[in-house]
Amino acid sequence: MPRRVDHAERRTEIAEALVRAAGRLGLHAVGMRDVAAEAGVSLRLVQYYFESKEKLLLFGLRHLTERFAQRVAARVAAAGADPGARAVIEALLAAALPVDAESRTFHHLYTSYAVLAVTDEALAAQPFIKDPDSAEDTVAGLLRQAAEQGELRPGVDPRAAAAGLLSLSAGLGTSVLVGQRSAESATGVLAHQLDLIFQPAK
Amino acid sequence: MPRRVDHAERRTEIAEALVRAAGRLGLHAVGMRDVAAEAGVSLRLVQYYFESKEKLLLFGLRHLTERFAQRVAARVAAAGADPGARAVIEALLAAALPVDAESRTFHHLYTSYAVLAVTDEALAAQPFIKDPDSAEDTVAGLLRQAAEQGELRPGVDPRAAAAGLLSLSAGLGTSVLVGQRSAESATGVLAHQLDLIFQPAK
DNA sequence: ATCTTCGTGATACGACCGTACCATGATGGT
DNA sequence: ACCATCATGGTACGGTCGTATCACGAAGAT
Repeated sequence: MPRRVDHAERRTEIAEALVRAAGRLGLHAVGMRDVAAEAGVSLRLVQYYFESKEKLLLFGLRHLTERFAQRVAARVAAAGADPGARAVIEALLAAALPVDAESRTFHHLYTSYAVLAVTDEALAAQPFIKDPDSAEDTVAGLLRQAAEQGELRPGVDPRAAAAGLLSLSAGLGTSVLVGQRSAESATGVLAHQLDLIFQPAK
Repeated sequence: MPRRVDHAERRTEIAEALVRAAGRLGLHAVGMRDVAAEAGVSLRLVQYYFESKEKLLLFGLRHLTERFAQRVAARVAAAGADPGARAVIEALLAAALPVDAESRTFHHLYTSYAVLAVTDEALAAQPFIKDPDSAEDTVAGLLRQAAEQGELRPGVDPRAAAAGLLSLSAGLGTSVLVGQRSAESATGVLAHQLDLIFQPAK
């Protein structure tokens, strides 16, 4: 049956199996055999499409971040045409909160990768650390724009406020993930933070 | 030379070896043999004082959080007698930022444990999740007190602001840990956040 | 029609890990 | 003075993990 096969597609399927398995077992505990079983292929095939576990992990990380970026973009787009800056930011940050299974898995695995990156230089060199930076640029741009229209409270620095919002969202995500805080509570805290930044609606 | 030995002390020594080794290799990569070598004892002894790796890990977590709580308390105390609420909060949160080796290790390992807790129910049941809650209570109390003295900006909810500060601090810590943000930048963001909450100094 | 290359399977190998087992001085109680 | 117990060392065992090896059928190229 060995027809010619689309490697890129196959690699994507396996990467998604990795994400599913790692979401269930934890990234630290997932092995090549688990990924193979999850993808419904033999161990050999996982080796064939990714030469080593390290390559698989790296590809899985890229896949994970790309999927998530698409999700966030879709949520922002769903917020409607030209909503206010606050609405866009709220949609963006709310999409990142681990309130459903997909987002939970993302948070779980992204944090796992971040921890690994502390001691693994190959991961540390990976550009996945830059994704938050670009998100921060986006939010800072929105805030600057809002500031020009007088929508922000006095004394708010767009750059610092953007950094604060992103870090706040990340921290909230972790606390929701480990069950310390409920999703509703987290969105409430987020809204309160936006209240501190934006002028009250007139 | 087997004199009678203080078990509690020995266990603490080994737990500290665990923390050092895990800080260097990553919690996922540290084994009993690594801990033994780091502590300068034989593998057998680690087994002797902790019957299993799980017990060792659990004890290590407790030790880690206790040490860190002491550190934070010391920093707060060093802030001087009866400083303002803002100064206390700033000292508390700044002490938690991973700016030196000890705090970096704490953040690294605490996050590692948190990730493990997502898939390990023994860890999830551990009360280490409650530590942030008590910190939040402390900060909320300080904010409430400040609110009564009119030191907060109007519309600030002490509870939500406290939760926001803690989450912000945690998120900042992670970004500093992975090298996305500098320590100075993080303290700046933290200060800006406090500016959003507290009235400007008169 | 043959041959090379591709996709796939099964399985083996070496390393490491947590744990268990056996041995043995030293010590303190009586 | 003896003996049970404590602290410690050495080492072996079973399992798993990532990787490498061997094998083979099917398809496209020539």
